[in-house]
Amino acid sequence: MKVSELKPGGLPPADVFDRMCPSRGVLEHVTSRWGVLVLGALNERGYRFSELRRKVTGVSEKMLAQTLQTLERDGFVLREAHPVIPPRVDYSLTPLGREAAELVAALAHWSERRVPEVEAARQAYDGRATALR
Amino acid sequence: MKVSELKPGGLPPADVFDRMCPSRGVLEHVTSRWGVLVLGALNERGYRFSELRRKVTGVSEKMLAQTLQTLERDGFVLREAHPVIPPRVDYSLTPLGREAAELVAALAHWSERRVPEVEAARQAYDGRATALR
DNA sequence: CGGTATCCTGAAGGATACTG
DNA sequence: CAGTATCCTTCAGGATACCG
Repeated sequence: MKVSELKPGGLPPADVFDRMCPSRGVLEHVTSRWGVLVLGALNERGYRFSELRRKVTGVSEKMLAQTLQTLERDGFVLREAHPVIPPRVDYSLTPLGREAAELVAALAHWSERRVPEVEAARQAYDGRATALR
Repeated sequence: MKVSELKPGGLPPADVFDRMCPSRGVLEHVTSRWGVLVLGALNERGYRFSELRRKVTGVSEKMLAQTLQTLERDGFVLREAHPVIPPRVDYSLTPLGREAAELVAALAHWSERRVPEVEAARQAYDGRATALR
Protein backbone atom coordinates (compact mmCIF):
# COMPACT_ATOMS: atom_id res chain seq x y z
CA MET A 1 0.00 0.00 0.00
CA LYS A 2 1.24 3.44 -0.88
CA VAL A 3 1.77 6.19 1.65
CA SER A 4 -0.35 8.58 -0.43
CA GLU A 5 -3.36 6.35 0.05
CA LEU A 6 -3.10 6.87 3.78
CA LYS A 7 -3.36 10.63 3.57
CA PRO A 8 -6.97 11.73 3.88
CA GLY A 9 -6.26 15.05 2.17
CA GLY A 10 -4.22 13.64 -0.72
CA LEU A 11 -5.64 13.83 -4.25
CA PRO A 12 -5.56 10.67 -6.36
CA PRO A 13 -2.56 10.81 -8.71
CA ALA A 14 -3.55 12.02 -12.18
CA ASP A 15 -2.82 9.69 -15.09
CA VAL A 16 -3.33 10.72 -18.71
CA PHE A 17 -3.25 7.08 -19.77
CA ASP A 18 -6.39 6.43 -17.76
CA ARG A 19 -9.40 7.24 -19.89
CA MET A 20 -11.42 8.35 -16.87
CA CYS A 21 -8.77 10.76 -15.54
CA PRO A 22 -9.61 14.45 -16.00
CA SER A 23 -6.02 15.09 -17.06
CA ARG A 24 -6.79 13.22 -20.29
CA GLY A 25 -9.33 15.89 -21.18
CA VAL A 26 -6.95 18.72 -20.31
CA LEU A 27 -4.29 17.20 -22.55
CA GLU A 28 -6.81 16.77 -25.36
CA HIS A 29 -7.77 20.43 -25.18
CA VAL A 30 -4.21 21.74 -25.39
CA THR A 31 -3.26 19.24 -28.12
CA SER A 32 -6.45 19.68 -30.14
CA ARG A 33 -6.02 20.41 -33.83
CA TRP A 34 -6.62 24.17 -33.53
CA GLY A 35 -5.82 24.53 -29.84
CA VAL A 36 -2.14 23.81 -30.45
CA LEU A 37 -1.89 26.49 -33.11
CA VAL A 38 -3.87 29.11 -31.16
CA LEU A 39 -1.68 28.58 -28.09
CA GLY A 40 1.41 28.68 -30.26
CA ALA A 41 0.36 31.96 -31.85
CA LEU A 42 -0.61 33.59 -28.56
CA ASN A 43 2.74 32.55 -27.14
CA GLU A 44 4.34 35.06 -29.51
CA ARG A 45 2.01 37.97 -28.69
CA GLY A 46 -1.62 38.97 -28.16
CA TYR A 47 -3.92 38.73 -31.17
CA ARG A 48 -7.31 40.02 -32.21
CA PHE A 49 -9.87 37.55 -33.53
CA SER A 50 -9.42 38.40 -37.19
CA GLU A 51 -5.65 38.52 -36.81
CA LEU A 52 -5.67 35.00 -35.43
CA ARG A 53 -7.92 33.93 -38.27
CA ARG A 54 -5.34 35.14 -40.78
CA LYS A 55 -2.36 33.82 -38.82
CA VAL A 56 -3.69 30.29 -38.36
CA THR A 57 -4.49 29.52 -41.97
CA GLY A 58 -7.18 26.95 -42.60
CA VAL A 59 -9.20 27.52 -39.46
CA SER A 60 -12.85 28.46 -39.93
CA GLU A 61 -14.52 31.23 -37.94
CA LYS A 62 -16.61 28.65 -36.19
CA MET A 63 -13.72 26.50 -35.06
CA LEU A 64 -11.61 29.46 -34.04
CA ALA A 65 -14.42 30.85 -31.87
CA GLN A 66 -15.10 27.42 -30.41
CA THR A 67 -11.42 26.75 -29.71
CA LEU A 68 -10.97 30.13 -28.05
CA GLN A 69 -14.00 29.51 -25.84
CA THR A 70 -12.68 26.14 -24.74
CA LEU A 71 -9.24 27.59 -23.96
CA GLU A 72 -10.81 30.52 -22.12
CA ARG A 73 -12.99 28.23 -20.04
CA ASP A 74 -9.97 26.12 -19.10
CA GLY A 75 -8.25 29.27 -17.87
CA PHE A 76 -5.57 29.39 -20.58
CA VAL A 77 -6.76 32.37 -22.57
CA LEU A 78 -7.85 35.85 -21.49
CA ARG A 79 -10.58 37.45 -23.61
CA GLU A 80 -10.90 41.23 -23.54
CA ALA A 81 -13.85 42.69 -25.43
CA HIS A 82 -13.61 46.45 -25.97
CA PRO A 83 -16.97 48.20 -26.34
CA VAL A 84 -16.01 50.26 -29.37
CA ILE A 85 -17.31 50.49 -32.90
CA PRO A 86 -16.30 48.48 -34.76
CA PRO A 87 -16.01 45.82 -32.03
CA ARG A 88 -12.55 44.80 -30.96
CA VAL A 89 -11.62 41.70 -28.95
CA ASP A 90 -8.11 40.97 -27.78
CA TYR A 91 -6.92 37.52 -26.85
CA SER A 92 -3.87 36.78 -24.75
CA LEU A 93 -2.47 34.09 -22.46
CA THR A 94 -3.05 33.79 -18.74
CA PRO A 95 -0.06 32.71 -16.61
CA LEU A 96 -1.45 29.16 -16.66
CA GLY A 97 -1.93 29.36 -20.42
CA ARG A 98 1.60 30.55 -20.93
CA GLU A 99 2.94 27.41 -19.26
CA ALA A 100 0.99 25.27 -21.70
CA ALA A 101 1.86 27.50 -24.64
CA GLU A 102 5.60 27.29 -23.98
CA LEU A 103 5.48 23.50 -24.09
CA VAL A 104 3.26 23.51 -27.16
CA ALA A 105 5.49 26.04 -28.92
CA ALA A 106 8.52 23.85 -28.25
CA LEU A 107 6.72 21.00 -29.99
CA ALA A 108 5.72 23.25 -32.88
CA HIS A 109 9.27 24.48 -33.42
CA TRP A 110 10.58 20.95 -33.20
CA SER A 111 8.11 19.92 -35.93
CA GLU A 112 9.35 22.74 -38.12
CA ARG A 113 12.99 21.75 -37.63
CA ARG A 114 12.47 18.02 -38.21
CA VAL A 115 10.50 18.11 -41.43
CA PRO A 116 13.49 16.89 -43.52
CA GLU A 117 14.12 13.91 -41.25
CA VAL A 118 10.43 12.95 -41.26
CA GLU A 119 10.16 13.20 -45.03
CA ALA A 120 13.25 11.05 -45.43
CA ALA A 121 11.78 8.45 -43.07
CA ARG A 122 8.53 8.40 -45.04
CA GLN A 123 10.39 7.86 -48.31
CA ALA A 124 12.38 5.02 -46.81
CA TYR A 125 9.21 3.45 -45.37
CA ASP A 126 7.26 3.74 -48.60
CA GLY A 127 10.16 2.41 -50.63
CA ARG A 128 10.40 -0.62 -48.40
CA ALA A 129 6.66 -1.25 -48.53
CA THR A 130 6.70 -1.10 -52.32
CA ALA A 131 9.67 -3.47 -52.53
CA LEU A 132 7.74 -6.06 -50.55
CA ARG A 133 4.93 -6.22 -53.10
CA MET B 1 14.08 41.00 -48.92
CA LYS B 2 15.53 38.47 -46.52
CA VAL B 3 19.05 37.13 -46.73
CA SER B 4 17.77 33.55 -46.69
CA GLU B 5 15.96 34.14 -49.96
CA LEU B 6 19.26 34.89 -51.62
CA LYS B 7 20.80 31.56 -50.73
CA PRO B 8 20.24 29.06 -53.52
CA GLY B 9 20.67 26.09 -51.20
CA GLY B 10 18.48 27.37 -48.39
CA LEU B 11 15.21 25.57 -47.64
CA PRO B 12 12.09 27.70 -47.25
CA PRO B 13 11.51 28.31 -43.55
CA ALA B 14 8.92 25.90 -42.14
CA ASP B 15 5.82 27.46 -40.57
CA VAL B 16 3.22 25.41 -38.72
CA PHE B 17 0.75 28.26 -39.02
CA ASP B 18 0.78 27.90 -42.79
CA ARG B 19 -1.74 25.28 -43.78
CA MET B 20 0.36 24.19 -46.77
CA CYS B 21 3.58 23.72 -44.79
CA PRO B 22 4.57 20.06 -44.24
CA SER B 23 5.46 20.89 -40.63
CA ARG B 24 1.74 21.30 -39.96
CA GLY B 25 1.22 17.63 -40.79
CA VAL B 26 4.16 16.53 -38.65
CA LEU B 27 2.76 18.46 -35.71
CA GLU B 28 -0.68 16.95 -36.26
CA HIS B 29 0.74 13.45 -36.17
CA VAL B 30 2.61 13.91 -32.89
CA THR B 31 -0.31 15.76 -31.29
CA SER B 32 -3.00 13.40 -32.59
CA ARG B 33 -5.42 12.00 -30.03
CA TRP B 34 -3.69 8.61 -29.71
CA GLY B 35 -0.28 9.63 -31.02
CA VAL B 36 0.36 11.78 -27.94
CA LEU B 37 -0.41 8.91 -25.60
CA VAL B 38 1.54 6.30 -27.55
CA LEU B 39 4.61 8.53 -27.65
CA GLY B 40 4.15 9.28 -23.96
CA ALA B 41 3.98 5.61 -23.09
CA LEU B 42 6.95 4.63 -25.25
CA ASN B 43 8.94 7.41 -23.64
CA GLU B 44 8.85 5.38 -20.42
CA ARG B 45 9.88 2.06 -21.96
CA GLY B 46 9.31 -0.28 -24.88
CA TYR B 47 5.90 -1.93 -25.13
CA ARG B 48 4.29 -4.83 -26.92
CA PHE B 49 1.11 -4.25 -28.87
CA SER B 50 -1.23 -5.71 -26.29
CA GLU B 51 0.63 -4.01 -23.46
CA LEU B 52 0.11 -0.65 -25.14
CA ARG B 53 -3.53 -1.50 -25.64
CA ARG B 54 -3.94 -2.01 -21.90
CA LYS B 55 -1.80 0.98 -20.93
CA VAL B 56 -3.58 3.49 -23.15
CA THR B 57 -7.13 2.84 -22.00
CA GLY B 58 -9.88 3.63 -24.45
CA VAL B 59 -7.92 3.02 -27.65
CA SER B 60 -9.31 0.43 -30.05
CA GLU B 61 -7.12 -2.15 -31.76
CA LYS B 62 -7.76 -0.44 -35.05
CA MET B 63 -6.72 3.01 -33.92
CA LEU B 64 -3.69 1.70 -32.05
CA ALA B 65 -2.46 -0.17 -35.12
CA GLN B 66 -3.15 2.82 -37.34
CA THR B 67 -1.42 5.24 -34.96
CA LEU B 68 1.63 3.00 -34.65
CA GLN B 69 1.88 2.72 -38.43
CA THR B 70 1.75 6.48 -38.85
CA LEU B 71 4.41 7.00 -36.18
CA GLU B 72 6.57 4.27 -37.68
CA ARG B 73 6.31 5.77 -41.17
CA ASP B 74 7.29 9.19 -39.81
CA GLY B 75 10.40 7.61 -38.30
CA PHE B 76 9.37 8.01 -34.66
CA VAL B 77 8.68 4.42 -33.74
CA LEU B 78 10.68 1.24 -34.31
CA ARG B 79 8.64 -1.91 -34.90
CA GLU B 80 10.28 -5.26 -34.23
CA ALA B 81 8.24 -8.33 -35.17
CA HIS B 82 9.62 -11.57 -33.72
CA PRO B 83 8.81 -14.69 -35.74
CA VAL B 84 7.72 -16.79 -32.78
CA ILE B 85 4.50 -18.50 -31.83
CA PRO B 86 2.52 -16.81 -30.51
CA PRO B 87 3.60 -13.70 -32.47
CA ARG B 88 5.36 -10.97 -30.58
CA VAL B 89 5.91 -7.40 -31.71
CA ASP B 90 7.91 -4.86 -29.75
CA TYR B 91 7.56 -1.14 -30.19
CA SER B 92 10.12 1.43 -29.11
CA LEU B 93 11.28 4.93 -29.96
CA THR B 94 13.86 5.89 -32.54
CA PRO B 95 16.26 8.72 -31.62
CA LEU B 96 14.03 11.10 -33.59
CA GLY B 97 10.94 9.76 -31.87
CA ARG B 98 12.51 10.20 -28.48
CA GLU B 99 12.93 13.91 -29.12
CA ALA B 100 9.23 14.23 -29.88
CA ALA B 101 8.26 11.96 -27.00
CA GLU B 102 10.20 14.00 -24.45
CA LEU B 103 8.34 17.14 -25.47
CA VAL B 104 5.01 15.33 -25.53
CA ALA B 105 5.66 13.75 -22.14
CA ALA B 106 6.39 17.17 -20.67
CA LEU B 107 2.99 18.33 -21.88
CA ALA B 108 1.33 15.21 -20.50
CA HIS B 109 2.89 15.63 -17.07
CA TRP B 110 1.97 19.30 -17.07
CA SER B 111 -1.65 18.35 -17.79
CA GLU B 112 -1.61 15.94 -14.88
CA ARG B 113 -0.23 18.56 -12.52
CA ARG B 114 -2.58 21.38 -13.58
CA VAL B 115 -5.90 19.56 -13.33
CA PRO B 116 -6.93 21.42 -10.15
CA GLU B 117 -6.24 24.84 -11.67
CA VAL B 118 -8.14 23.97 -14.83
CA GLU B 119 -11.12 22.67 -12.91
CA ALA B 120 -11.20 25.81 -10.80
CA ALA B 121 -11.10 27.95 -13.92
CA ARG B 122 -13.98 26.01 -15.42
CA GLN B 123 -16.07 26.47 -12.31
CA ALA B 124 -15.39 30.20 -12.29
CA TYR B 125 -16.23 30.46 -15.99
CA ASP B 126 -19.44 28.48 -15.70
CA GLY B 127 -20.51 30.42 -12.63
CA ARG B 128 -19.99 33.69 -14.45
CA ALA B 129 -21.87 32.49 -17.50
CA THR B 130 -24.82 31.42 -15.35
CA ALA B 131 -24.84 34.75 -13.49
CA LEU B 132 -25.20 36.59 -16.79
CA ARG B 133 -28.44 34.79 -17.67
C1' DC C 1 -0.94 -12.56 -30.43
C1' DG C 2 -1.13 -9.06 -33.49
C1' DG C 3 -3.01 -7.68 -36.64
C1' DT C 4 -6.36 -6.51 -41.33
C1' DA C 5 -10.98 -5.83 -43.67
C1' DT C 6 -15.55 -4.22 -43.66
C1' DC C 7 -19.22 -1.74 -42.23
C1' DC C 8 -21.37 1.93 -39.87
C1' DT C 9 -22.34 5.91 -36.84
C1' DG C 10 -21.53 10.13 -34.36
C1' DA C 11 -19.04 13.97 -33.82
C1' DA C 12 -15.82 17.32 -35.87
C1' DG C 13 -15.75 20.63 -38.78
C1' DG C 14 -16.73 23.48 -43.26
C1' DA C 15 -19.97 26.77 -45.87
C1' DT C 16 -23.21 30.04 -45.71
C1' DA C 17 -26.16 33.41 -43.89
C1' DC C 18 -27.32 36.47 -40.40
C1' DT C 19 -26.60 39.92 -36.17
C1' DG C 20 -25.11 43.24 -32.40
C1' DC D 1 -15.39 43.35 -36.50
C1' DA D 2 -16.52 39.54 -34.02
C1' DG D 3 -19.07 36.62 -33.59
C1' DT D 4 -23.76 33.08 -33.62
C1' DA D 5 -27.02 29.98 -36.04
C1' DT D 6 -28.04 26.63 -39.30
C1' DC D 7 -27.30 23.21 -42.39
C1' DC D 8 -24.62 19.77 -44.39
C1' DT D 9 -20.56 16.82 -45.30
C1' DT D 10 -16.58 14.33 -44.24
C1' DC D 11 -14.06 11.30 -41.71
C1' DA D 12 -12.20 9.67 -37.27
C1' DG D 13 -13.03 6.01 -35.00
C1' DG D 14 -15.90 2.02 -32.86
C1' DA D 15 -17.83 -2.81 -33.56
C1' DT D 16 -17.43 -6.97 -35.58
C1' DA D 17 -15.48 -10.61 -38.06
C1' DC D 18 -11.71 -12.90 -39.88
C1' DC D 19 -6.53 -14.31 -40.70
C1' DG D 20 -1.34 -15.62 -40.45
